[in-house]
Amino acid sequence: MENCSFSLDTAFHALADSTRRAVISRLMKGPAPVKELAEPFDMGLPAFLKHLRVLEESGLIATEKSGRVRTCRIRPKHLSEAETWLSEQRALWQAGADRLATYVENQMTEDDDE
Amino acid sequence: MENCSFSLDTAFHALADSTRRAVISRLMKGPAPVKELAEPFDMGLPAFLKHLRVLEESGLIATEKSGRVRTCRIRPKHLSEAETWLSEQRALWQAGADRLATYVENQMTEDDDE
DNA sequence: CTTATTGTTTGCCAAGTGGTGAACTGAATG
DNA sequence: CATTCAGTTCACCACTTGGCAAACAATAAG
Repeated sequence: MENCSFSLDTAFHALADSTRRAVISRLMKGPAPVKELAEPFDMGLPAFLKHLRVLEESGLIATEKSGRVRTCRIRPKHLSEAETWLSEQRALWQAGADRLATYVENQMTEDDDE
Repeated sequence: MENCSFSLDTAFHALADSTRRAVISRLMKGPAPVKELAEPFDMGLPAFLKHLRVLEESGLIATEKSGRVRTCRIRPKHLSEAETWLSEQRALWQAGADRLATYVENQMTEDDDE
């Protein structure tokens, strides 16, 4: 069970940073070593490794070291769990929208203006 | 334009807390005043108001005060923007999955075990 | 007017985050 | 063996977060 350490808290926290989201986007195109991942960013290796650690502990990525290079890859299953929470909430809202159609429509047009 | 202060950073950060996610869930069922929202949680009003402020600054909710009660409501459009980012990433991954079908399938089964 | 209700502000604190530079480990490479 | 290369660890720092208690509005109810 300690392997199943996935939580929405850590997943959303991991996504709440543009550096980490960029790493996710990059890894979507395929695995990569740490140095290649770190190159686009204007920060030292220690700082970047902290971001990688946050991503790994959130379960969104996995890493494996072979020789002197650590290769990182995405874990799409855990990313989709965060997506699932959001879409469930939207479904909940849509259910309520049927009940309160008129009211909610007013809120939405108000949102358009803001 | 200063009203259009939506960013994925603040949105995901707002979602990275179970109290705030519970508030979102509650508001999906309809607007509510602060006191009713705060009741389920074991924390003082000041602490809870900080959570509300995070949610409001993230654009996920809006609040309005009339008389002595502040009413909170959801802003579904901004919630769906976070969902959009996630589903776009998944789409990106699926595009790559076609190219690297065999490799990625190995990673997925490995994910099943972990 | 008096009092209870509903926020709101202020000051404070412990813990966490995001970065730095410097020193170090361990695997290639010449 | 000596050197570079990729990553890691460590100590440190400024800043933010998430909670508290207490004092302070401002409105509603009696």
